[in-house]
Amino acid sequence: MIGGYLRNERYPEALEMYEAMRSHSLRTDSCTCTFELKACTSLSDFETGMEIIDEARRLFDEMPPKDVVCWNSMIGGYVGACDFDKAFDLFFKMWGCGIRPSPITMASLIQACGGIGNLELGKCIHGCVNGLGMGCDILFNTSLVDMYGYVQNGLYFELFDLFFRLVSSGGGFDSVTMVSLLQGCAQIACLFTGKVLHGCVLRRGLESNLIVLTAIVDLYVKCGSLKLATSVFSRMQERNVISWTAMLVGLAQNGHAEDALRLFRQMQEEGVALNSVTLVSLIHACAQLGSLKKGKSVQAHLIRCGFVFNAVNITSLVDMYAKCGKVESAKRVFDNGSTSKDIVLWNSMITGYGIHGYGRQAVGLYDRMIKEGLKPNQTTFISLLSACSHSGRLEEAKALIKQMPFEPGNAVLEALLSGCRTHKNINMGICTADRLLSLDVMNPGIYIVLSNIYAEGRRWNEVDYVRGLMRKRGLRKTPGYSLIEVGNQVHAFFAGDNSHPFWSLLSCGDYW
DNA sequence: ATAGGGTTAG
Repeated sequence: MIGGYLRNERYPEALEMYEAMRSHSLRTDSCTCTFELKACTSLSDFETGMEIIDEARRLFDEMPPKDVVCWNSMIGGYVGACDFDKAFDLFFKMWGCGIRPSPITMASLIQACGGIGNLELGKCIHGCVNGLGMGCDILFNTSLVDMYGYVQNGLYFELFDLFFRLVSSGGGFDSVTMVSLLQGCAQIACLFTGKVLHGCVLRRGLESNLIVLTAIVDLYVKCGSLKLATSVFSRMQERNVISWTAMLVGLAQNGHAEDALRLFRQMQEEGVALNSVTLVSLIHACAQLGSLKKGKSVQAHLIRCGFVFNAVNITSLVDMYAKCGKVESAKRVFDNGSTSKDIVLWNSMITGYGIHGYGRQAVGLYDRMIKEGLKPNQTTFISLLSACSHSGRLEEAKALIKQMPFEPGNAVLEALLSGCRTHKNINMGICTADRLLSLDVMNPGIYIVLSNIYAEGRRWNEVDYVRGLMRKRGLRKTPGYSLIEVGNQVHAFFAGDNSHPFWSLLSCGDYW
């Protein structure tokens, strides 16, 4: 019964049942306790989880004849609670008792290796498993795939190599293995490997699995191949919020925000309810389009539906209002959620102040943030610096960089550099550009700003020199543009491009 | 009876 509740993710009921069982003085075994542990960890009730695992261990020690399932439950319990040392201790004890481990035992250990990030140990265990003759076990191999996925840091090659060796030696995989692989492939955005994996899905007959297909859509999106993503998505027999959202994000993030909004309407017509992730990507699409109207209408729609806003949603709204030029509205939205200790939310408001040059307010919010015990990160400083450099507080900016608890990254220095340009501080500008070029020699933006700084100081020889460097290194300037909403349309104005029909209106003064 | 999965802001 308890197991049934767990399978249906009804954790509170499972816990209640467990309590009832104990109050009737029924004997609970280590498996029941592990069930309970699972319920606790799923409920993020960490303390109860720890109590229960200790209790599980006590019962486990009292049980005289223990089969492999009991050992696995207990080891798995420890791994689930991130108590990896105890998991390994118990494994050695089990070995000492002469119990032959099963693939599940080994899978739990591999999971533990991923958890502590010890790949070498993982490889050791992989070797043992081959020795035990379980090298082709689907269950075990899935955990391996997971471990290589977990450890990340450029181990994708090993991961795919492992997988393809597995397939060619006749070893199996299932939908869960495949989803892990697709995810790993999406992270490195390797279209070629993606297509091969897609082929494996078809050959394996997994092409009607909703989760696998959603992962494929996301993979093609991350590889920038909207054509393939769309073709998979449009052929899906079954779709849910997550698959719709994956496609929507794909459109929005590849510069097709209008299409994303169109897809959203289609989703509503088909009666699929949106969730908070859908919302964030929608608002993001509106912000990209610079369309305040669409953003506001999405917000209004949600308020009507009684949608509960969380820190992430509020962040996206703050971001959208700020990008559309409405700092006051951004602040109002922010105030509604400012009891949250979410650093990203606070950063978004500081960024909002920054892009509009409200240096004083940005610094004020930063002070308040420190007072409330929040820890600033790189993004915080980037936003602060851009706020300071827009409003002429260069020395303050420089002091901020000095007191940063970490080395300034490219973005921090870029913000300072653009401030130097705005305020014509040639010497600080040259120093900053030098430092930046030593970090990122192929960034055209740095050369552009540096040559502008020289030009403003009328140092033409240096201007020529910098431009020559750019040419020699094959770097080109990327055009800047801004978005303006007029009526129901958003127009893009590129720097140095006066061809847009609205320029004539601008110069006639009809519109503004 | 014991493991594992897909989408989001800066």
